Amino acid sequence: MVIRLNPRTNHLLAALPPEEWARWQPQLEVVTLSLGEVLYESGATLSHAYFPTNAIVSLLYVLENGASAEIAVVGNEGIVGISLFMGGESTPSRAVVQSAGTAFRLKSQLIKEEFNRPPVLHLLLRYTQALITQMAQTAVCNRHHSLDQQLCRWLLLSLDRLQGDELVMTQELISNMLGVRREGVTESALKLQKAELIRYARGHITVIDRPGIEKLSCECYAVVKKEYDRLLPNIEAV
Amino acid sequence: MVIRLNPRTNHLLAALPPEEWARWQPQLEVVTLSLGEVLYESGATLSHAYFPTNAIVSLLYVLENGASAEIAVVGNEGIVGISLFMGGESTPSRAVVQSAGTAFRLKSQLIKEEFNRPPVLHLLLRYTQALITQMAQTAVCNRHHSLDQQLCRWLLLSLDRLQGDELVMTQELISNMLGVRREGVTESALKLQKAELIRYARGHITVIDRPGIEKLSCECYAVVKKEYDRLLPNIEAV
DNA sequence: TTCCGTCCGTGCGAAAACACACGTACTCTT
DNA sequence: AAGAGTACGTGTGTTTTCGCACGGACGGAA
Repeated sequence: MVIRLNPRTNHLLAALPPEEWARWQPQLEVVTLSLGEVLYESGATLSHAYFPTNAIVSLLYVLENGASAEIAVVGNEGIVGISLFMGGESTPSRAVVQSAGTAFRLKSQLIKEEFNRPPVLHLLLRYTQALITQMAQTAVCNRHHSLDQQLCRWLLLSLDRLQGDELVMTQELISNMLGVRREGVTESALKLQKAELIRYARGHITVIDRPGIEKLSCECYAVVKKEYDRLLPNIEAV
Repeated sequence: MVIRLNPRTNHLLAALPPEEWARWQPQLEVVTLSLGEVLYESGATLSHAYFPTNAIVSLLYVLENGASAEIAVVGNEGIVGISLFMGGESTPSRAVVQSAGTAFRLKSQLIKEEFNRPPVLHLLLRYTQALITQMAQTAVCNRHHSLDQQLCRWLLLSLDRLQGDELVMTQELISNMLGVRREGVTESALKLQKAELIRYARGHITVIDRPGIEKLSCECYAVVKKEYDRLLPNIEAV
C-alpha cells in the first residue's frame, strides 16, 4: 500500500500561495493518526493545528451523561483546531480520529503568527465558514431527519474524505457519531444492505451503489457539499 | 416607555477601542426591527451587518419540506451577518427577528473594510467562536435532550438578551424555533406553569422563577453561557 | 484447534414525539 | 356589541427511537 505523504494532499495546504508554502514546508511535521486517537479534549489548550491527508477527524461533543454526537467531520479538505486562530485557544468539543491515516501538523504559535498574513487569513476563514455550515446543517438534521437518512448523509460525508469505497468503521462507532443506539444503526444498515447499496462485515463497510445512497440521504449532504464547493472552489488535491 | 438608542447598548460596539468607535459612530444607522422581519434570506447577499440593542434575532435553517430549526440566537451581545467578514457573503440560513426592538447597522462594504483592522478582527472572531459553540451545543441538544429541557434552555437564552422577565412570543413561534410541534410546546409550557415557574397568556410569557427554570434546563445553557463569558469577558453593556 | 472478545442481529416493552382533529377563550376590529 | 381571527388546551392513534437483554457468528491469539 502506498502511503501518501505529500502534504499538499491536504486541500488547504495545496491552496497556499508559493510564498507562504515556502515558509510552512520546513515547519510541517508528519503524524500518523490511529483510530480513536484524541487530538484534543474539550476545553484543553491546543498544541498543534492538524491538516489531515487521508485521515478523518470527527469533532465530537460529549454530554455530562456520557452521550455524544458528532457536530462536524474534517478530512483532507480542512484543518483541525480552528479555535487557535479564532482566538479562543480551546473549544468545548473533542477531536477524535474516525478513520486512521496521516496528517501534517503545525505548532500552535506558528499557525497563530501565519494567521496574520492576509492570504492565510482569508483561506482559513472561508474554510471556517464552510465548517459552520456543516455544523448548522447537522443541528437541523438531528432534529428533523430519520436515522436512515442520517446514516446515508454520514456515509457520504465520510466517503468524500477517503480514497476508495470502503470504510473501516464498526456500527458501534457510527452510533456514537450519530448520537443514537447501536441497534438503530444495525437496523438502518440492514436496510441498506438488503437494498444492495452497501455491504459490510465486522467493521468493514463497502459502498456499492453510491447514487442509491445519495437518493436515500436527506438534503443535508447536498447542501453542505454545495457550500464547501462554493467557499473553497479553487482547491484541488494534487 | 424609554427607547434605548445608545449604540453601545450592544456589547460589541461597546467594546470597540476609542479610535475605531470614532470612525464607526457616524456610519451607524438606527433601524427598528419588528417581529417576524427577515434580515436576510438563505443564500442571499447581505447588504448590512446588524448590531441588536434590545432586539433578538434568530438564525434559522429552513428545510425543503418547510420544517425549520433555530441554530443560534443573537442579541445585544453580538452581530448578525458574520458571513460578511468570514468571506462567504452569504449563508444557507435565514435571520428572523424573534423579539422586536432596535438595532444599529453598518453597510457591508464598511464592515468588510473595518475587519482588516486587528482590534476589530480579533473582537469579531472571538464573537464568532462563541456563536460556533452555541450552534454546536444546539446540535447536540437537538439529539439528546427532552423538549422540556430544550424549552427551558431556550427561555434562558432569550431572557439573557432582554431586559425584564417577559417574552412576547407565541407558542407557535417557539415551536418553529425549536423545530417541534406547537402542541409539544403547549404541553411543556403547561408543566412549567403548573410548577409556578412561568406564567403566560396569549403570546406573553413571564418568567417568575428563573432559578427553577435553570434547574430544569439541560446543561447546554450553562455550557454556552460559560463560553460566551470566557470569550467575551470585558464586554459589558453601558 | 480452542477460546474469548468483538461485532452484529433480534425481540420485547416503554417513552417521546408525531399527525390530525376539534374545542374554548381571549382580543381586536368594525 | 357582534364577529372573526388568533392562541392555547385536549384527545386519539401512530411512528420512531430508546433501553435492556440475549444469542449467534466471526476472527485473532494462545
